[in-house]
Amino acid sequence: MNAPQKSKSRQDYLKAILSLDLKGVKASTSSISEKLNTKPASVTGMFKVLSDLGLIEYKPYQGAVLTQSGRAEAISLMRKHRLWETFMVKTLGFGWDEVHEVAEQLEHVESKQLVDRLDSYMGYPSFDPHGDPIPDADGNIIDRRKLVQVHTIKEGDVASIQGVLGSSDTFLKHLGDLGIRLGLVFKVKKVFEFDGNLLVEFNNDKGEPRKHSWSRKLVEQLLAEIK
Amino acid sequence: MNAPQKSKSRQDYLKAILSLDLKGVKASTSSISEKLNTKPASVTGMFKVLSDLGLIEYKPYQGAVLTQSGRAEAISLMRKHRLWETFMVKTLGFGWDEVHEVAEQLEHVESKQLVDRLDSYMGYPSFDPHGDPIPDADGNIIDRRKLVQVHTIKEGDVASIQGVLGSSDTFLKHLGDLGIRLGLVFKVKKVFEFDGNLLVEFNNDKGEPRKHSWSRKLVEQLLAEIK
DNA sequence: TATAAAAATTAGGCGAGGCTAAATTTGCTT
DNA sequence: AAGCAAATTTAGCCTCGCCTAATTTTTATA
Repeated sequence: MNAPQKSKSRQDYLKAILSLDLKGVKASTSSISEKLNTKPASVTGMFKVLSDLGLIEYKPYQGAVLTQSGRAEAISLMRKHRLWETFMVKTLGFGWDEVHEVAEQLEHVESKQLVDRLDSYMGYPSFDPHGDPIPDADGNIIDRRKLVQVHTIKEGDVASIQGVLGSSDTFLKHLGDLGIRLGLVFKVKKVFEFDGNLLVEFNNDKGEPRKHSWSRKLVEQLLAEIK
Repeated sequence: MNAPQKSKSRQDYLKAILSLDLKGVKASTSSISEKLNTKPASVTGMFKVLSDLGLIEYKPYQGAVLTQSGRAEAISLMRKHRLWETFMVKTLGFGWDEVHEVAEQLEHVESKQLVDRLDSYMGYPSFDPHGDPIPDADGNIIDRRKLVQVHTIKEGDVASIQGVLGSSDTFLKHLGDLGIRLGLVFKVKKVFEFDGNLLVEFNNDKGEPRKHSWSRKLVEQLLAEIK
């Protein structure tokens, strides 16, 4: 029938293109090759295939842009990825630094029914364990939050952690070590001009207020909503 | 690293070999090719690969037998398959005729942790929705039931359905239509010599006893435990 | 605006895992 | 025991996605 369709490889390309697209960037051969750990020549080859399948617009030397159907498929993959991550963390008790790789595999399982039921079983969560919005079954991404990178927050402001930009295990593990988790409410006590570090205050597990220093490099990767 | 290892294809072969092995049959080229919808020539090729990887014993014209490590991997796949099926039916509410294909995909997800947690989340079920035993995390298959095919049951005996031999969707759907499900307790009222049909009695959903006729073809595929 | 550097594409191959057709081995039947 | 049919293997080819090397196009800089 319509056999020559989804393949793990093709799907990985679509996802990579979407992730740039969401940043408003057109996907270049090299940027995709970097994301997927392949060589640029391979990307050119796959761009042609995806273009022939009507999943992307591609003109040589011009990068790739998702078509309607390419975008729909990529969003469906993103939905599956985020739902599986949520399932592993919320239902099965994994840490948020342990789930990315496995979700990467699970998202390739073909069964709309399965993810839809998983979604329903978990009560239709809006955000995944990293604070990223979960597209609904129709592919709509709803996110009314106004998030800012934490290094842009002014002294005296109170905010809550709502997401992270990095997704490496080491980064996530580091956050765990510092007691930083989704929803954490904190106050910026001082911004140091010298190195961009932030002095922040938040309650520890026992509810006692404690001061901490967050590095510039760290806060650039943290997203928060100002109260 | 240990790169040239698991691949969906190789795993499918191991599983197919195990399923014959469990019936005490040595896997022949043609029997495997039939199970996997490939050609015998392809099976010969893969047998060589699996043999080189130490997953099977293979001598030309002699069929394949799993080695220790091949068997361990196949059992791990079977465990994953059955746990995922159980999860879909018990936790997500799918019908037992809807889960095979998807489990076929899920079983290839590499994460021992994931299936072990799933197992624990469901309370370590012993049998899957088709009545097949679920291997434990160490690969032990424990099944103390003494199951018989229903057509061997004598008139007057009471038994309970504990498993099915077929796994096609149409077969399972048919069982659903007849009100046959795992655990169903029934009594054999009469065995007709002429065509091998069975007249059986069991309670319907309202607890009222009802008589039904089961065809020979049907009861050959049903496994039960005599009370 | 000429030119060098960077980015992308083309050309030619490779390995995995299929397939077909032809050759070989096994095993049944007489 | 011979011979034939069925099963299996071998040989050679194909597609998918990847790779390297060589070439072409774009871009940035002098």
